[in-house]
Amino acid sequence: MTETRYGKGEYIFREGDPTEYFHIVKEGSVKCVKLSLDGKECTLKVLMPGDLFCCDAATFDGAYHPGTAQPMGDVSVLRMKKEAYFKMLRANPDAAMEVIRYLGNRLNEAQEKAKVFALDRADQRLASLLVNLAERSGVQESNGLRITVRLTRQDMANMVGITTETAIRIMARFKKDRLVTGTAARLVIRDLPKLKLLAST
Amino acid sequence: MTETRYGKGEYIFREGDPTEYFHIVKEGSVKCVKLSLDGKECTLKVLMPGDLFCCDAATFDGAYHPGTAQPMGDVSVLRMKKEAYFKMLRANPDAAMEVIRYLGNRLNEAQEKAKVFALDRADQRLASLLVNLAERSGVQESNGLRITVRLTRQDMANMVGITTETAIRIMARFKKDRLVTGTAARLVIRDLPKLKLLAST
DNA sequence: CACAAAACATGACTATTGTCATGTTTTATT
DNA sequence: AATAAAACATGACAATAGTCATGTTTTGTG
Repeated sequence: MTETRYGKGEYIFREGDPTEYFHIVKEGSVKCVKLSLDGKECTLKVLMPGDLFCCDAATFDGAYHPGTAQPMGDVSVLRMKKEAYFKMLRANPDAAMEVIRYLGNRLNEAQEKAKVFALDRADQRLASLLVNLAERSGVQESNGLRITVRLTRQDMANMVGITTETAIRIMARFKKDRLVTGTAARLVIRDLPKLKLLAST
Repeated sequence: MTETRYGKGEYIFREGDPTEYFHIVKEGSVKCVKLSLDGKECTLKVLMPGDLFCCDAATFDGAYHPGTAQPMGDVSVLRMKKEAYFKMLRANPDAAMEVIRYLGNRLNEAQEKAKVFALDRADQRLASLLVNLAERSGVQESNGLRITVRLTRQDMANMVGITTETAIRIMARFKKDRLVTGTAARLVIRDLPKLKLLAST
């Protein structure tokens, strides 16, 4: 298990690269993205410390990465040769069962997301995203939950399949309604219950 | 491993049921659906013989089913108590690795679908669906590939997150353009290459 | 600090898809 | 074969989100 550091603008791996290593996030956040033919970006998931890179599940089944893993700021990643990792899993039923549980969980998550994409409006999708982020990476502050991951309106748009402009407009409305404050560097959720309500209406 | 048969109108399990069993499809097709609060349906996946029910991955991680499993026509399903299955996986590294591979594959599939939902128009999503179905369940016939699963326009709509009316309109256009023919009981893909092109444009 | 680049913002207009209403055709069941 | 139910179809209109253009503010960097 070796540790590698990556900075802004670098890639951990890119769509189409062979799946040589198994990865785990140690520090920082990593985003998994796919690109469409005309260059539009779709962010599948933001990985945080402890997450396996199975958002890019190709490591488990597939010779090539189906998406790109991109650091968000400075990150530190642990990695291990795929073969060694598989050998370890074979020898260690507890670890294998843990991976099965983890993958099951991630699959459920992906399908819940598919449901949101299929049925919800742009504002609801954005609200769902904010709720998720708040629960995964929010720290309590005087005026609400601050999101520790730096996310621009553009990033949010890519995560829920809308355009940057709509993300901006909806965030402006959320701000007016006192549900959130701030922008990328300092985004604060002020009314989590109302956002939850909106997400599930 | 016991075999159970289900017919139209029955449920194999429903959203919220405890996850007692691990399931595999033996014969027929099963659809995994989630419902929104206002009753709209979202079909996550159509399972075919050999598929594990990990579209409903709760069996692997979670005490309750996050979706409903519904037979499409007559089906036969194999099942095993969850505990026994987990015990078997622990004792059998090959089986465990196989499940890991399968889950990884399904996760990739789910994320590819998320990308399609995020970036593509209704007609492209429908085209993607038809391509997938053709490749998974199509049988060659004189005039094209026949889809062996019975799918109404409504079913298709639920699978790609559009309304029944738009599904009907788009299918009418596809028919006019000689990409497909027929309806639910006898749906034939006449021009797979063109559908593929449309799906990825 | 100055300056460039990125992020945020807003308006006008368009495209896409949903909604609702109504009617026809197909399929299944007695 | 008759009949009910489901599926398919279509029009008119509304709502939602995308596109493009342009301008302001914030952030990062030499």
